[in-house]
Amino acid sequence: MPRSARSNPLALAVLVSLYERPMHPYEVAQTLRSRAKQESVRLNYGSLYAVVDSLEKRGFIRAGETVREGRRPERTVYEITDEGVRELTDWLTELVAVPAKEYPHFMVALSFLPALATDDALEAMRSRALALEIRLTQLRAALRAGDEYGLPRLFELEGEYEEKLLEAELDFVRVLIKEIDDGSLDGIEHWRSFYAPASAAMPALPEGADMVDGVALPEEAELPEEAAAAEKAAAAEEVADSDR
Amino acid sequence: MPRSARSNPLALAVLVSLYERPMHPYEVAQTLRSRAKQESVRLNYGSLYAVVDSLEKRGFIRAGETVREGRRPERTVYEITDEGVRELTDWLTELVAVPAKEYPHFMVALSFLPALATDDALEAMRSRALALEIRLTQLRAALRAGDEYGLPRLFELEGEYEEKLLEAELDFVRVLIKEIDDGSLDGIEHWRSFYAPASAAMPALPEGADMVDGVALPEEAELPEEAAAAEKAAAAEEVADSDR
DNA sequence: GTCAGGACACTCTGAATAGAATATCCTGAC
DNA sequence: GTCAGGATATTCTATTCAGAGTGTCCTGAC
Repeated sequence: MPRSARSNPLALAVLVSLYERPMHPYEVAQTLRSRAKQESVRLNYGSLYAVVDSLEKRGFIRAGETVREGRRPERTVYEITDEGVRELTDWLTELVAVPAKEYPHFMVALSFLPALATDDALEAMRSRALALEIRLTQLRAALRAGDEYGLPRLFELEGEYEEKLLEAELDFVRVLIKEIDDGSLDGIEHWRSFYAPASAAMPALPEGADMVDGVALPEEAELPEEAAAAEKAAAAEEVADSDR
Repeated sequence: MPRSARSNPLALAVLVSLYERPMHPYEVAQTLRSRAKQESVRLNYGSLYAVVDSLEKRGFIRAGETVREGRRPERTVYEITDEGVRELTDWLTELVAVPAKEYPHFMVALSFLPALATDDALEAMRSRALALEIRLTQLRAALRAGDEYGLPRLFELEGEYEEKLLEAELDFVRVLIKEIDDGSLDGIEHWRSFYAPASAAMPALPEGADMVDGVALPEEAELPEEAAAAEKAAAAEEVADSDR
């Protein structure tokens, strides 16, 4: 089987749509849009047709009649096969049961935050907090609107999940802002000393610092400690991590 | 400028590394690994060299000497340029300030959850809860290990952020499990009636149901309501969404 | 009557991966 | 002494995918 299996969630969306009834690809897109699924699945036509082809090649869907109305481009109607139904069930079950490793953009940002000047970081964090508040307000409005029109919560689970994630992130950002602002963040003196003046070149690490190897460093060592400790932490993680 | 600008976070990681000191690509990878950055940035060699080439083409980094040691493959050492430093700062600031739209896998799963039989969904959710607990335990152990080796919290922000997200998700999943289990989830009768027997074909929507257009539906309408209400919710969202 | 603009239904293209493959060197086991 | 296996450092290749492009039809404005 091609390594591509189960990479693009759009393929799952297609399977679910065709599970409901046969459709042509463009119609699948319409349906997904009408149910606001483009909020949870990246949807664009370039990928849609590629994904449909791949599903067909793998035998999960089958092309039925191709209809031509007037002289518009032909529409090929697809239907799901029995293997397709099985794939759908398996994939969805796996998606629910097994948390996947993800790489949120903000995690990357946090991970390199000390490369920014403290003040710039603080300002950017404040922008983020504001943006998150706005997004939360919009999302809650949308959820309330859904309720009022009688949409059962069962069909708004994605939205509620996003709400919880946003709330958690907003809390985190607010605490972080406060800790940077009042200087209570552990390690901040470190940060200030390196980046306070301007964003001049960063001082190079002492030669060989990242090769430290179990050697106890003097207390209050400058930077090398970062590398060493991170190494240990990574090692500790690896031990616990052997399953996933 | 190529559309590729700022797509792959690995490029940011490379910039930050070279901001510290000039290195050859493989060394960048080592450094990132030694600091456990592969937890927050997807790192693999195929992408690394592509990203380095692209950064060079765009003038953000410059190839220095190429050293050959023994008869091992040549190593090309790169250094960051002034524009590179600017790009690094801008990109990182944007990453912090502007929350990006993301598509977590679990959100996809939730969004198609009703396509699974209720019992299967419940079982899968329980697996997930367990996996999340394990992951949380590991993560907390790693964070504690970092602390004990003297790594300031400033350098563990990614980890703390992940912890908060995991906690939020676990809460959400636990509540959901309970609500499915005791039948208190709004809309669950709906779900049961469609998928309870087996995973037979889903009944087709009444013809034209997804074209309803402002027409008030009879109270307690069967399925059409889903489509209609979702449409409204989507519309409401769009109004509020006009900026992003 | 025609013309603009949007919906319809795809198709094309080039950049961007991810995973595997390559080739050398080093280390320790037997 | 040699041979397996891991580290070093990079290149290759088949997909995948996002964005933009294409051509047709329909509707309403003037």
